[in-house]
Amino acid sequence: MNIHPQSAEAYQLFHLGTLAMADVEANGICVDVPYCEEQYKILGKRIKTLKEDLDKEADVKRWKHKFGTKFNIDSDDQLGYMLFDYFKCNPINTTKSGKPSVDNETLNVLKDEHPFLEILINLRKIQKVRDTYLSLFLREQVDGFLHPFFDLTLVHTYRSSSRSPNWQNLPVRDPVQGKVVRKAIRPRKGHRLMGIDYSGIEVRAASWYHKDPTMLSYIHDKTKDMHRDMACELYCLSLKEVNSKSRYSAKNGFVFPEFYGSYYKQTANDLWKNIDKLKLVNEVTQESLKKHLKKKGILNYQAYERHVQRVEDNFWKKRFPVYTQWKDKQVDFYNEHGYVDLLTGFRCSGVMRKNQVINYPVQGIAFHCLLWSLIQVNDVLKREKWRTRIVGQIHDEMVADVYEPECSEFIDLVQRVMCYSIRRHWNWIITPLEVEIKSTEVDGTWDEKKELKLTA
DNA sequence: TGTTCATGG
DNA sequence: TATCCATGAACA
Repeated sequence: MNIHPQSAEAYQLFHLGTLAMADVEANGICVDVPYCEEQYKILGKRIKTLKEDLDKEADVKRWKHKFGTKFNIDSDDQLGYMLFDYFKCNPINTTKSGKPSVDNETLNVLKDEHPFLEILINLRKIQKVRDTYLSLFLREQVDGFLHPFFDLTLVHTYRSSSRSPNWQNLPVRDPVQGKVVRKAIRPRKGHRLMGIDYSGIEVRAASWYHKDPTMLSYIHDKTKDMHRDMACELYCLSLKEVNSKSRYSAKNGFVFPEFYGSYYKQTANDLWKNIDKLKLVNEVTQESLKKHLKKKGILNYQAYERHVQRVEDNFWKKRFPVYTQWKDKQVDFYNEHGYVDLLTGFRCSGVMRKNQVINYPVQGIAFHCLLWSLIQVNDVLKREKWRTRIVGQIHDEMVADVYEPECSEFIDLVQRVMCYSIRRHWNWIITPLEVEIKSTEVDGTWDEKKELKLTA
């Protein structure tokens, strides 16, 4: 990728950023090597057992018979042939090239008919942990330290990337996988590992471009909640009837996909797939949300899709019209000039799709907030000879290895820099910024980090 | 080497 | 003209 800073200040951000990331890389993260070796062996045994269990399944016996010596349980090609040509299952998803997919979602749907898929799902998860994460830790560690690279010059949006090992995609959504992998990661002796992340930074970053008044009021007014409001509309609920699960579905099944450029046919489909997991719980009832929607006259998927279409129309035309205008203006500008600029002074040019034109500048500056803060914090730690060090970064989160006696002063420092100094440096940041801090115990492991409640 | 899958923001 | 950005493993 070619870097196009359009100002000295943009150049300076990446120059100083590169130096700061070099410090972070040199610092390194403690990894528990004996633990990784032990887990590697344990998972190896479990993989062996699961493969033996698979051999006992009738479907797998037929698969083996079909492919003979070429049989390979890890071949998605063979699995696809068995499921869709041999067993005549209905495809659920298609791959980029149009073939029926054998991804996790497909396996989950087909596992009722073909129980061996349940074992295969399990096997894939364990193999992922062993062959991607533990094996990479063991390969890359030097004297019990990992030194992931953080590159600033590879990503088209002017974000960073990380490799060897990638420190930006350790499992966390699946608690079992997350636990096994993150137990390997520790602070230095007498330290805590801490993650300090910007809350909702991309939504805020977008608002600095489009300045939609409704969005700005969502960000400023803590009693307001966009995701909750969308859950109300999407599931025909009152404010009080929204719970954490329906809010989560609205956020990740509608709001974010819509921001990234998805549209109602896709979002309605995803929401509908998820709806059976949701319930309406209050004093009088504990019925499924699907039944609740039926009472409101939404009887089937077709009706739900029309409902989501109306919600989407309202979302972009009535709720956030200024945001919509900005998106159109942004695309017009690109079509005329062939580039778009970031608020931080970088330029994206070349062939871009509409969704990229809209998203690149937002994603870039969201990361630049973290990068600028990291540079400042790192400078203070070095200048004042702290024992606390920054050891990593995950797009909107700084990871630090914090010496216990420096803990409270460190928290003051990062809050001051991340929420306040940065707003004096970049006056186009027109909303408040907030951080969330999660920490391990002293000498604890990365899997057990918990939110630190701040008294400020 | 390209494709598909899985992991994260 | 329809979900943005990555890395890494395994297969063919």
